[in-house]
Amino acid sequence: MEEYQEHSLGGRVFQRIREDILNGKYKEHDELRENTLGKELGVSRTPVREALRQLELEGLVTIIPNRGAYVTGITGKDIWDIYVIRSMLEGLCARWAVEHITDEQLDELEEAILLSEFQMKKTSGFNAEQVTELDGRFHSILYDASGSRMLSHLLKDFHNYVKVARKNSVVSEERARKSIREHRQILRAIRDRDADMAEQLANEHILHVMQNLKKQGFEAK
Amino acid sequence: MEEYQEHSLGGRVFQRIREDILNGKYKEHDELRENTLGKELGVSRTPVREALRQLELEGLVTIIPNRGAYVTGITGKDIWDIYVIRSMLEGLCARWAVEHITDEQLDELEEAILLSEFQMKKTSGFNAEQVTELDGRFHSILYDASGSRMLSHLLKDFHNYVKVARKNSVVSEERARKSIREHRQILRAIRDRDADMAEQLANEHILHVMQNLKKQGFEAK
DNA sequence: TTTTGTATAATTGTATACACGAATACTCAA
DNA sequence: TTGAGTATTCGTGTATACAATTATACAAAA
Repeated sequence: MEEYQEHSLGGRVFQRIREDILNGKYKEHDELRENTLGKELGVSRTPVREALRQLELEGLVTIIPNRGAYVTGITGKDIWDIYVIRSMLEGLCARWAVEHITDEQLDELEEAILLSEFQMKKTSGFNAEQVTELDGRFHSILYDASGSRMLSHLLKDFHNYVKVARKNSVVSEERARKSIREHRQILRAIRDRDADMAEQLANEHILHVMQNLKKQGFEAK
Repeated sequence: MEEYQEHSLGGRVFQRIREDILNGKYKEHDELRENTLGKELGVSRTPVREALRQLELEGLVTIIPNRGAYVTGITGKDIWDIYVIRSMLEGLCARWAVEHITDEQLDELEEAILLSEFQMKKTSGFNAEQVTELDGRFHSILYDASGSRMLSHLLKDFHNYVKVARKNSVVSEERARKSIREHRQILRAIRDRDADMAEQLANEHILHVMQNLKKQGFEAK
């Protein structure tokens, strides 16, 4: 899936429109005309069409035959729902990781945490972007470690979806520290092969992220 | 999403190839050439391309740029994993339905159950296809009743995914009866606004489906 | 025999052309 | 002015044409 996106034009158009929807450039019920989009991006209708069809599958666009494509939009409630779903599935993921994780992946998780902790220790102040990237890496490794193609695929999709909400939420130093501590606890539980604990911790980890979002005034309605 | 699939050619090609992959006509690592597929289906490359790009997003096809599209395939483990995930999310769905369901949807659920029960009472033997369709309808209504676009979308996708596994599994009369009883219990819990009970019952309902699959020799490895 | 280079064929990627359907604007009668 | 009916316009749906890339076949050199 990733392969195709990288070099091909159609793939880039897809990602671009997707970003523009998630960022709010195109708002709900906006009509997405193939010609217009193509001219804006300097490509023909063909790759645009492919992108729109894919976006429909993702639920970001609604296509009415012979009529047009319209932005479905993504509400605060949608994002909130995804977090709830994610909290359950991240728990499941951690549980499965206990059984399937490799030594190499354990090392990778350790490394991600160490790098995060290093960032937070910097006296010059931590690099928020870097910390966010490392957070993403930690979770991504965990997804792969679940040994389930389906679950991994799903969680990565979600992660992409809420990327924008995350970008908008300021990473408070306090939350960042707590988050890393929680990562470490999860890793510990997985090392100890304690499935129940791993599940519970991963579950709560997402719930804490949600609490933080709410504290920052995120609208879940 | 459904709208587009119904009338357009590209949508039908998408569903057709999807079916063929899930049914095993195209096996893992098979190359899907746009021209060949187009000729087989009597259409040009354009709708085939759109379909392949969509299938990639679903994880059924892997596209390597400038090389081709290959069937990713779906293993027994994939299906099993989906059932596990589904069991959690169906629980969540039932929980949310308790809060969001409308009177009309309650009636629709009741109707689906009544029709199922009617099928099972027929002395001439029940129509398995009909019962399966009604089962699907029951769940679909419940998905909508969750009030969550995201969850509903997700569960419908899953339902499609495992459709084939279900088709292959014989619907034993015993299991069918139990299944309908479980549906009725779920509906009862939702009517009673008992979220915990609804969640637990919906959860277990899927677990029972899984047990039945296993009993029929389904390979989850 | 193996390897490497090159020409050729096959396949994908993108753009364009044409067909079809839907929406809009217009005409003309009441 | 209003309304029905028709013409025109606009956008999508599909097919085809062309460009770019990759795979294949074959020949020449090591």
